[in-house]
Amino acid sequence: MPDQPAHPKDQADRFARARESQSVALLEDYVEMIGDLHAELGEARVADIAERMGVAQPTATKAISRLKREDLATSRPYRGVFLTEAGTLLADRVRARHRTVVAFLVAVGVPADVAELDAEGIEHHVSRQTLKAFERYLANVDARGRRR
Amino acid sequence: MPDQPAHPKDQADRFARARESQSVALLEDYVEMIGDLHAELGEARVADIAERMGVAQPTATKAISRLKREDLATSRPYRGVFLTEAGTLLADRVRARHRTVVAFLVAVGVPADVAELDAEGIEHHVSRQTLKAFERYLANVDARGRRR
DNA sequence: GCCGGTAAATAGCCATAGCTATAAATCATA
DNA sequence: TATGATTTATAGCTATGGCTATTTACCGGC
Repeated sequence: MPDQPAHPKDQADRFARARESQSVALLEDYVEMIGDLHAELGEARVADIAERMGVAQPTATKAISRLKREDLATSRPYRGVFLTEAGTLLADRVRARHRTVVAFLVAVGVPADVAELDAEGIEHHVSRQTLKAFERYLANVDARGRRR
Repeated sequence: MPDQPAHPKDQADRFARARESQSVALLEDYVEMIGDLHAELGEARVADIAERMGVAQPTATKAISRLKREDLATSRPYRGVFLTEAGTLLADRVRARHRTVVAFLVAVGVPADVAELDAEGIEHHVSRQTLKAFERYLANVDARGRRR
């Protein structure tokens, strides 16, 4: 048994933290998606958001309400959804993190398609510090040409 | 732009998959916790489970109902919670995966305490294939003595 | 300018995961 | 053995995140 006397309180905090990340995850996904749609299509319509997220249209509408409540997005009915400044910042951050996580997984030997799949879930739980470690790792790998 | 024409359907599937993992995550955490408590204390009482999970006691009771429904656990009121065979297998698998994820994160330069925190969320999204990649990585690191 | 079709919003349902407050069951002990 | 303390279960609330069915609003073409 290497570790874990596991002070119950600490462990409880860990779980609480994981639950917390979880609650932010969907917001992040939607915000990133809206950013992508604007980049690709020039606008983000509710129907497109729903399709890409793989949910029914009212589900997307409801999620967008939450984004608005959190000041991440605005929308003009029948005119699409728009990110606020905060939303744009978040989207950029999330997109960058996603790319880093995928690249990192690939760099340590995960097949690209699997990396893409797993990253979708993993990324939301990657802290700033862990992300930094991934970036450092990638920088090293790049410096040495290839894996080695 | 390296990747992502992102066929909407594929992407939708990715999100669906991430949501799915999410729904299994809590079951995994509870099952592992019950296993730990049996190992440490010889029994798993609802109150202890609740404390360690950082939730109120009725929340734990409700989760345990779900475990029973899924044939992962049984319980005799006021006598504790017990894992079924399936539950025990799951617990072992989850515990092993958790250890691997933490060890891997540490090996790529994540501080131990952060690794422990992040692993709690990450582990549930690590597929069999990604786990294999982590194990391979760890085997390599071990073989070469240290990082290098 | 009306009218049909599409897009979005609304209504109303389900399950999960949390909570507090309360009831019931068990245990320990006087 | 009865009683008080502890432990578990239950009731009933909130919010999230799904869904289908329906209504409402908009837009384009005739």
